[in-house]
Amino acid sequence: MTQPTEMRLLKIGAFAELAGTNLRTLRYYEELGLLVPARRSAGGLRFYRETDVNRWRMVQTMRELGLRLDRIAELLATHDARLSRHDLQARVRAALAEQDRLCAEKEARLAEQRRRIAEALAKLSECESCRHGPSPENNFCEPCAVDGKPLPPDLSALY
Amino acid sequence: MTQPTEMRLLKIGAFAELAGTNLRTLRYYEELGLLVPARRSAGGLRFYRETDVNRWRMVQTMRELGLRLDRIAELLATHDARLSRHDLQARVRAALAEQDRLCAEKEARLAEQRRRIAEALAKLSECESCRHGPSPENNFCEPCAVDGKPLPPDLSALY
DNA sequence: TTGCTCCTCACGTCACGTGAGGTGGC
DNA sequence: TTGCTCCTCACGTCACGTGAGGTGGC
Repeated sequence: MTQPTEMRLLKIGAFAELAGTNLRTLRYYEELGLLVPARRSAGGLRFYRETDVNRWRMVQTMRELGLRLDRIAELLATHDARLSRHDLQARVRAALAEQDRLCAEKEARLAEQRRRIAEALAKLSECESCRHGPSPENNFCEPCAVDGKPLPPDLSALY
Repeated sequence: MTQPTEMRLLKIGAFAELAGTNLRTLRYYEELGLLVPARRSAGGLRFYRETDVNRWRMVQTMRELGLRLDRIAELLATHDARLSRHDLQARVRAALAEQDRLCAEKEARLAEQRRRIAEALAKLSECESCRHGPSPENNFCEPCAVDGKPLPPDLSALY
């Protein structure tokens, strides 16, 4: 009985494959304290637990939410041995709540963006039977010569 | 009558304020052909149309979807004078459709992520009345000593 | 010993950030 | 003329990408 718990440890290559990333990024994240290997061998080899892939995925999710790595490191800094169990769980709860808030915000922005795209596509269909067309001479149909109104913004962006 | 259409032109500073960005980024986007000023003065000053802010916003939306600037430049390359009106409109339609597809994909991932966060928060509430707690000795509650199951991934990431 | 994987520099790239030093006046 | 804004380099930064040259063997 060398260790009280059995856990399979992966070298960096196997862990990178499991996580869908590469060695450089894992080494960089270790440097930032974002994702530290469970242990190192005497020769310097990094060893990761299989469950560390959960932390990897959370970092990626937070990056997709637009956070910088140093900010992510702050939010995920729940691994401080000086924390009481109560304080640790409060931090975990705060990190999860903040992430949910960011997800909800982004969901709202995406829904609004899809609404704008639909609006642009609808106007584009009208344009197809129009005798005008975007060109430098008519300020690229801005405003539209038919109804005199500004184009839907996402159509204006492409005309 | 100097110009057939009247349009208010903004110097880079005013346009940056309107767009909510800065001079450096606008100059960089011009360099990439992403957002080119409507004209330049003899002294080299850049002038933008107010409606160019629509293009700026579209670029930002696509960046938030995770696209690189060179890929965005490809998708927004609808401004080629050699294109027929029919081909131009087909390209615009394709660009809008692709963007909608990316939005829908991201929406689905966000919904899934919120589901995982809710799952983690639910388990966390159970943890609060548990006599165990995450520590190196129990592999950070992996697996959970109460039900013997792996932790919800987003809780595992923080324990 | 031979492969394969791992290690640590260290320079390159993308998308800007930030001055330095000088010019324009739609 | 004086301010204020604009201009073009050009070096710095963040989050990695990509070798170079050498070592480990959970």
